[in-house]
Amino acid sequence: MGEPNDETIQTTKTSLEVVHTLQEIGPARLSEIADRLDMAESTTHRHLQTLRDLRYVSRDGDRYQLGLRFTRLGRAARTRDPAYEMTQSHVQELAEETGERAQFVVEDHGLGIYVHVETGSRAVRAGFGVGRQIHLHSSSAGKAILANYPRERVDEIIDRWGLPALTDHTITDREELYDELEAVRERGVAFNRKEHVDGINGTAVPVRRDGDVLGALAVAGPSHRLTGDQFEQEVPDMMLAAANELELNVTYATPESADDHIVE
Amino acid sequence: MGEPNDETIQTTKTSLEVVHTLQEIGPARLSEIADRLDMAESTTHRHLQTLRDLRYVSRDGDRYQLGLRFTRLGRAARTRDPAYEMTQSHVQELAEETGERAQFVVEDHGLGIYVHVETGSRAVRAGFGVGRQIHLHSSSAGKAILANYPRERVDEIIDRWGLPALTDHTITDREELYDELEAVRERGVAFNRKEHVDGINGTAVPVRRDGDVLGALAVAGPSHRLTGDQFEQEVPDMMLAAANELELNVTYATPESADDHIVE
DNA sequence: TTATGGATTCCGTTCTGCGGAACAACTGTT
DNA sequence: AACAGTTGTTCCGCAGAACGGAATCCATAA
Repeated sequence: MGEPNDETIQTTKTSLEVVHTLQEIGPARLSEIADRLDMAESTTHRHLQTLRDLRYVSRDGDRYQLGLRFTRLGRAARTRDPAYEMTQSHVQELAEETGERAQFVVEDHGLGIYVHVETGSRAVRAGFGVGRQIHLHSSSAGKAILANYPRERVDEIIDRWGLPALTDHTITDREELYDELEAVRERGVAFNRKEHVDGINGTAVPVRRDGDVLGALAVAGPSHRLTGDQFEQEVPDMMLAAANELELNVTYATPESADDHIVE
Repeated sequence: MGEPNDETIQTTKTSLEVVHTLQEIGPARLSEIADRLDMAESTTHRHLQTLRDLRYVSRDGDRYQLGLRFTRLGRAARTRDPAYEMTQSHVQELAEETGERAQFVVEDHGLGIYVHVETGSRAVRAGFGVGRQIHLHSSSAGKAILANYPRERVDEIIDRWGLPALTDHTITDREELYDELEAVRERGVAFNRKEHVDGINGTAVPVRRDGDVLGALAVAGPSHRLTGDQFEQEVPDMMLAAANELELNVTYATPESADDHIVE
């Protein structure tokens, strides 16, 4: 199945399709999964057995569900770079200082992923938790990151993910985005004015290590609170200070890896 | 490869072997991974391409590493049951009240997995983070869970994972463990006296929903602090109160699932 | 009991994932 | 500059493995 030169394994993809199905619909029965993926039940069964054998799927009565082993892998991914962990305290501080939601976002495969999320006292509870994947063009963090990438890489990402309009304010034009990124580069700070979610503004600054961008610190909150001078000066200043300190930590860090391998 | 009636898929296992390798040794080059798994480079390459295509692996220069997409799956697993999320605040409270490390542990495939971990003010920093997998026989949480399982299930778990001695105090005898579990059942509280890690004690209580065990709340700390009456009365009482409240929440919960599906 | 819906096992065929070898892209060396 | 040397990528023929369909098993219900 597939083009002549498909250097990729179908079976693995299928297995992960099964995992994705479980992720999307939660605990499900075999036939439900088979239906959804349009696969023979015998095949689905085999995939589920395999995943179960590996502890990536478990059963709850007659339902299959995600295995908790993924938690371990998720943490491993989130700590794959020791620098990520150093950002946590800064995110926490930003959340406290601003009272809003603060995040640390990293780019992977052209998407932004929330590696740390902390909510300040006034922050709205929302489902934007750790692991969430977002488009880069519509978020402050994403723009802070893209602004530090060479044009060609930005193009690759746009080609892959497009510029979908998430709200009426989302930038959907390539040229317009280039201009915006240019502005971010000059300012050193990226803004998001209801471009990602209606009624939510955001500010972000890049975090650099050696030459290149490690990720971005971001603060987000209701547009009626994050506005005016506070939005354009005070919060950005806090964030620049945080990013600065962070960059020092990260660049001259003692990479003391406190790994733990017990039962795998 | 494999027994005559092996109802499981080799290719998928191999792909996940690659993932595990990355998890263990961090960013690595192709040849390193191929060597370690004793696979042809072409094969390894194909697996890595596939995983990369799925965003479960990414490259950092000439190294391969875990993709951040696992973070999302990890979170999905950790929140697969809405009840897990309700435990978080209780874990937090226990950590604050006791000053020690508090956890919520769930059994999956015969192992205990830390679903929530919070550290109190006095708690020792250690690498026992979320996602950590532990043997059930040597931890307070594990014993609290096993005590509520039928004998045959306990046997299955022992058969699969054995009773390895993690310290000099670990229970390694099957009969002795049965007795201990009996005591836990009567008391309603499980103790761990340096059985898992030298110098660390723990207390745990089961959390039930309807008939069966959802998981266990546990508190752990240095054995010189967690001792005497405080260890055997005060902390257990706090935990029983917490578990009780929790069980009410969990049993009569409003399962308002605030899921988010954006870019997958 | 039979019927029904689902999960599991069996089996023959096909196709796909496999390793080896050839090729390409770098790096540093003489 | 030509060169080994090293690592990553692509090609290719074949063995073996994953596939779907059918048969079987296992509940629960009628």
